Amino acid sequence: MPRKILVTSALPYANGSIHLGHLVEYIQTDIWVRFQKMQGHSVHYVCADDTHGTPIMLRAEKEGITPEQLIDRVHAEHSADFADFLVEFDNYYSTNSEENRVLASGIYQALQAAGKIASKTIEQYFDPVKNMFLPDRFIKGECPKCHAKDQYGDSCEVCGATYNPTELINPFSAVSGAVPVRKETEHFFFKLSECGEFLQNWTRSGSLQNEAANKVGEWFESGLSDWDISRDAPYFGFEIPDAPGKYFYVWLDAPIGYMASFKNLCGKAGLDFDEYWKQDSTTELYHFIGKDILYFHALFWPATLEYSGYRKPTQVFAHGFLTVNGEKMSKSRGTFINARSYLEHVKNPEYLRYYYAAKINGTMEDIDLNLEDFVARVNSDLVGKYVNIASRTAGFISKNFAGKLGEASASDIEKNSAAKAETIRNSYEARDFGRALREIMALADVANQYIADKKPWSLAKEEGKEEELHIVCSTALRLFRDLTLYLKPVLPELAKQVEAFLNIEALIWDDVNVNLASGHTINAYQHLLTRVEPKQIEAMVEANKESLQPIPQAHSEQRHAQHQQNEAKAEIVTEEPAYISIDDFAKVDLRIAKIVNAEHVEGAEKLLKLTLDIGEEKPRQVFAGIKSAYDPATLVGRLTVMVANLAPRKMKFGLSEGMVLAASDERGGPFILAPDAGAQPGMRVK
RNA sequence: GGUGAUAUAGCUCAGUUGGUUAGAGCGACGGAUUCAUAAUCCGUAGGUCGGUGGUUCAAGUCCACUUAUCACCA
Repeated sequence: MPRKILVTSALPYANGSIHLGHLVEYIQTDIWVRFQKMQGHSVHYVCADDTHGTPIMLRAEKEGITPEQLIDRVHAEHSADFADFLVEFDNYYSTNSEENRVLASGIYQALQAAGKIASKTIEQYFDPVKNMFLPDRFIKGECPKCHAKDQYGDSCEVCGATYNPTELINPFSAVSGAVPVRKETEHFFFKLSECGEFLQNWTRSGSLQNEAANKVGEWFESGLSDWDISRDAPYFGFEIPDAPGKYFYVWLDAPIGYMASFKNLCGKAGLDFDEYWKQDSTTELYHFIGKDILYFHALFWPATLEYSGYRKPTQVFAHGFLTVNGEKMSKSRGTFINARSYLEHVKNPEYLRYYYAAKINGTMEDIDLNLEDFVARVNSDLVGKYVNIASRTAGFISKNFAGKLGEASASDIEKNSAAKAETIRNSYEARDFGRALREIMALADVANQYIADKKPWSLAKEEGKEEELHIVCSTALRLFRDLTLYLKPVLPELAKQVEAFLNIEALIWDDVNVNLASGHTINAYQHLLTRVEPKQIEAMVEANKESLQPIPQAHSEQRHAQHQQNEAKAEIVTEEPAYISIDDFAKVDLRIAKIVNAEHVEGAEKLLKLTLDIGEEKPRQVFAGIKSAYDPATLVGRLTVMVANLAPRKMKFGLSEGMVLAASDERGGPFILAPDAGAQPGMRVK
């Protein structure tokens, strides 16, 4: 029975061009969707531009156009890029749509009715010149740690420190340059903290890859806080119902954009929206995402759906990042390559699709685009092995047999090829495209070996060998047909050309069971693929090199997400003077502690669990990162110094009720402190 | 600082629950072949499976420590 499947890729932000990193996801999803369609399932693949938020608003302003004009232009660019990479959406829509506004408002109201919306007054930096609240990324200043100038409000690009915007020295607005002021404002929160039980169950129900579930587990450990879902005007987005001047935070309506895009498709294609989104839907829903936005899709999104009365995703598939030549994409090295630039230089999108597919394995591991390997692999696999099979045998069929195929081979070679269909199918289904392609290329090797073994060029010269020649070449082409079928999700355009060459209907998966008939007429072979020249790659890299001052990269969505999530509980940090007073020091309660027990912590790489006696009724449990320097057995019985009034901290392995002091720097360490003889457990250090 | 991921031949990667001399493709080298836009076939070389220690009759595979890279958190 055909499955009913709805698939999404993450929505690209309408603020920039599609680059090779983005394409990993769209190509991965597209391959999977095409594969499922070839199986005969009913599959809908939807996506949209993510169009809201402060960056879009400001960018449009800078360009002197309206946000609507900006997102229209970007929508056209994105659509063209995807189409040219053969990413075939059933609908590519926009989050700035009426469907999305209605759905987002409805979901918000449902959450409100379910008691999941709270309002709190928070304090944020405010630009008094622009009259707007400033997201972290739009506040700049001096890094509190290394004092680098001109750093963003959430982290320092020079020393890597992360902090709150309130910690910046001499902060200024990146929008107007004005000194921001603190200002109170009311925000709405989605009470994620109340969704823990539901989410724990959901994330463990097989909806996530194991590694993703582990990651999410870490987030549970640190506790879920409520999610700030509102922003103040001016903001490009949807105004919240019954809350003038308050807008939905872009990440609230972005995933709802999946629904909106599908709703829009339903209108065009006569599909039943509710069948796919109602609470007890039996259809399948899959989201392909990058690991950077796992937080949204594994926590916020299912919770939002659950408490607003919709179905949850069947599975969320997270993939890793793209590196180029083993490193992060870099504008100065020319490896930050736009989709359009690739098309201009390399031209054929299927090379990239093939190379990505060869690397994609269904896990969250990063994948590397090694440009030299790219050239070698594409040329040898696709041109040298696969296409060559047709190229070296089709001529005989045309010349000697008027394009008509002969009888099937008496050997098992065709059967063996078809027998691999199930293995390959399973690999595709599991998104382990690399495995699928290894299997397929092994079959291409078999075909080439077969041809070398039968030597059709010799048969062609011998009297009375016509029939054998006919069988050999026909067999090779039947194998070629199978390979084309197996490769079709990855190479749809090439497959189309092959279908024309072989004079057959569009291939579907079940065709593996039906061989090309004896007597079937094929068309004359025309060259299908040219080799990639290393020069093309060099030119592309050269064209993408940016000698200008590198534009600071937007911080990862992950950090952004985490950070905004923390905003609600961010305490106001007071200015810290260079010296502390004796009173400040007195706040630290240092005590002589006797290590009564020390042991390894299962699962911890650097921690030891210490039991410390400081003269209290119950000894303290403290986790210390000193495993690398100390064997627990040698610690037991020793005296050391601990901070006794450090706020207890819940760690993955249990509660840590203080900390032991230890010295270290690049010369070595850690070295724990030890008092002179005579000190007793519990003595105060001052 | 914490957590996690990764580390296997020059390159890109497989190695299922620990089990015989560690595999593939590409590249290199040597042959063969000439149907194929120099593609193909056969063969050879190349690895202390990041390092150290341990468990085991047996470890790339399990454990501890350690190094490097990346990510997330603090």
